[in-house]
Amino acid sequence: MSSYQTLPGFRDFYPEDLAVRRFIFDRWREVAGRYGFQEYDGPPLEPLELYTDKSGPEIVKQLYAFTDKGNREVALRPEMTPTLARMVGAHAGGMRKPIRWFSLPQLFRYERQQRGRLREHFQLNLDIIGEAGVAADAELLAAAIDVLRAFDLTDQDFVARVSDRGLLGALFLHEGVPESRLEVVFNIVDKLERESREELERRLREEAELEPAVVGRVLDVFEERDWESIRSRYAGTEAVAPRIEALEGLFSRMDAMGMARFVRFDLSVVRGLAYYTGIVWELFDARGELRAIAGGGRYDTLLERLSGTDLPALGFGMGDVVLRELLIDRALIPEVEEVPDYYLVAVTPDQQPTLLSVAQRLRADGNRVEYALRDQSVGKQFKNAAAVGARRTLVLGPDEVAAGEAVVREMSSGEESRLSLDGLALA
RNA sequence: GUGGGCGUAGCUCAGUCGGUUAGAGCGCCAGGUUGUGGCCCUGGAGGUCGCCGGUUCAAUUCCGGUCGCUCACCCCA
Repeated sequence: MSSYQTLPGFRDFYPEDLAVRRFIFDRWREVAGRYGFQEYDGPPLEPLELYTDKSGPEIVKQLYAFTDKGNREVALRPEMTPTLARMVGAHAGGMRKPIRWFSLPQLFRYERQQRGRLREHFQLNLDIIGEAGVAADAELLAAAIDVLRAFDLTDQDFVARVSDRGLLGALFLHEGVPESRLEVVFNIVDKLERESREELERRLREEAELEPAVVGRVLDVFEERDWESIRSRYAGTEAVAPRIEALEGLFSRMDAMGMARFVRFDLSVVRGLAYYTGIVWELFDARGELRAIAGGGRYDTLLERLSGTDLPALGFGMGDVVLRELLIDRALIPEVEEVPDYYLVAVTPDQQPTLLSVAQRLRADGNRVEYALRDQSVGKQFKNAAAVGARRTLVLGPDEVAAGEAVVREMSSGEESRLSLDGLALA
């Protein structure tokens, strides 16, 4: 056992692991491309202020941060959105809107690892910038759903829980929450599933400093929170109606795209990050065994705050760790075929020059070719060929070479035939 | 940062009520097989029993600490 191990929460990718990673990346890129997104990237190391300044206090606590040799406070990027905001902000004037960009950054976070959550992961990020209408929200959510469908996951496997901070905010204001307390109240009701009603009431009273009557009304909002109830209760309320209309627009678009069955309205989805402003959603596995597979939403004010460029924006992130667990759990990761097309066998060392020449010609033609790197018995070479899963062996012995031929053996059937070495490049 | 569980071969795990050279299966290497693979047989390599300390004549075993893994909390990409 080596005395060197990976740092806690970091992963080695052995070939079979990297094959899975590539499988995931390939599909991510494929779906992003189908939706017209262009790939970009930024530096993995950023100035600390990029995260401490504006992202909300939650994210700054667990950064991989240090001082570099130039005495700069830096951090390994924990998320991509600030980098994206900077990049777009710097060139926004010259870019046609809406901007559709995606990225596959490796992100870092200094915290104790647990299931589905390491100190490092790769995350698909899709963002649309410069479009305020709900059509963009529908497009983004559809892309996220199609990403999972590209892995052969179905509505039996996952569901999108959709909410709207705008709606929730309007409801809270309607029920008497002061505007200055909204953010605090969001953070408290985000725990709706995990904390007792008594605890929530206490926090709403003490941390959000709400009147007792308002506390009750805030929690009552969640009593009947299915879409029909919310709509019938508040559609006539002036301050709330526009948000209801927006969500209605999202749902009807999802329906028109044939994705209604993946979408569930759920008012309790708030998202922890402070910068979300509108429709927010999370993708969960249908069995509820894993943490969220993906999450995203609107952050219409972030670009203005980070880059000074006032553009509406929305995006989502999907990590590779939870997705990988889900795919393994559902047996949806295919065996990757990285086997040689040819394994070349030299009967005696005399055939080595011919073998090398043949190998190079086959390789030049795009074939995957291997052969033993030391002199071995024919039996041994065949063992190797079988062990690496070669489709065919090509046997070069004194007789064959003298005749300018080779014996080709199909490893699955054992069928053999002779082949002219001259014609090899055509094989 | 807090709490629970677990650390024996590359992997999955036995085992040791404290006692001499710590085992199995799989995998790996070699041979049986110097012109043909998968099966089979034989042999081999590979372990400071996570690390440090304590108790003891003796610790892989008991105790403490520590590190790591893991699950949950906190928090959330």
